[in-house]
Amino acid sequence: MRLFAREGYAAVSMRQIAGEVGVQAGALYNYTPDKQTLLFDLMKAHMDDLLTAWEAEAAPEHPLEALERFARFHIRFNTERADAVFVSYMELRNLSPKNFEVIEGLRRRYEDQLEHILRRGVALGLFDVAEPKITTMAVIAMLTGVNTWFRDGGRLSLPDVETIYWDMVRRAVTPEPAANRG
Amino acid sequence: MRLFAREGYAAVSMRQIAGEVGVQAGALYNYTPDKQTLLFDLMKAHMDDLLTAWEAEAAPEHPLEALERFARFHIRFNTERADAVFVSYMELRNLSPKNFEVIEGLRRRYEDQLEHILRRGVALGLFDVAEPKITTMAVIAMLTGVNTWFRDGGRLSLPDVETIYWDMVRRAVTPEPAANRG
DNA sequence: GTCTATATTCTGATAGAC
DNA sequence: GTCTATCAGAATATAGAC
Repeated sequence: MRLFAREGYAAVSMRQIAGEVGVQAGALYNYTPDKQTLLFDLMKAHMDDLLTAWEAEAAPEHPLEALERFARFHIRFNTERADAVFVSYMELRNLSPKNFEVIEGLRRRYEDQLEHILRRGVALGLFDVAEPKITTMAVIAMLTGVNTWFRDGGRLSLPDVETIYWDMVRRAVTPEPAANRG
Repeated sequence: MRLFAREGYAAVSMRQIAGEVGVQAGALYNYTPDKQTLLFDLMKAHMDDLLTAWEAEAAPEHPLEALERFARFHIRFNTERADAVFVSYMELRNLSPKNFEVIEGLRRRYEDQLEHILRRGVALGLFDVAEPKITTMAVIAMLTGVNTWFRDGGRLSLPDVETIYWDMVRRAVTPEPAANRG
């Protein structure tokens, strides 16, 4: 995964992968029928991890609390697996149509978790979101973007960053109170 | 650019590129010294276009109006050049260190445009943004994310989409008025 | 389950005719 | 400025010994 992330699927040879894990190239074919399947297996395992980890979060009932849990979870999970996130987004085009459908389906299932939270919040009058699907995409894109700049040991800790992003997400989806006239 | 976006820089051969433009592979070397330089030139031209186009927008003085202009511009410009945006983000690792610095510098110059708007808004009390640099990254990631799902001819027009995203951006950066006490 | 050796194809780049 | 031909090396994948 690290090699694919840093050099790209097409640019990494089976010899490089073999060298990284300490065998000769031929031995890899005891573990994967071909390079494409190896890529798919890595991506599938990542998406399975993501969904399993979110289920384990046991999000609160209350949509506002659930949304905060989701935002913090997403940032934390994705920054811990930057290589896998990058590969799973960028190498989609190297999957066969059938494998692509599998990964896309898992990604959509994950997005549905957030969309569901937003829709419940709208139903309860807690959120002001006209297009839940679009807001879902917007929030996920924003949160995933942390990966492009966050590095451990910087000025802000990861919990600090989570709080900053959660604040933006909350304000973007909650109703604007009327201006105080008093 | 289209080939690089769809198959990845490493996966595209000079013969493919030649075929696409209707010459033989050898003829390409009359236009570029090598494949790497071709990638760099495409990315550089894209970043130059981006900065030139934003300058041409002549953003309003008022930070709130400038921010709206930026949000709509960014969505419009990037959806019109999805291939270039994808390549310019994803193939950074295939640039030599020197070329990487050039592209990174241009990207930072573009981000500075947004950061400057945010800081002016904060100074005037129009925005509530504790970390302008982080908010810059968050807003750009969110807006660029439109590329992953927007397709012409769908239910929503591009101006519709711009308005939805601008609304989220505005709420994320403007102060929350105190709740109306009646 | 790993090794060495290899078949086959493709790669970026160059040389030189026209 | 484009072509054909080619160099030298690297690619995925397989075969068969151990």
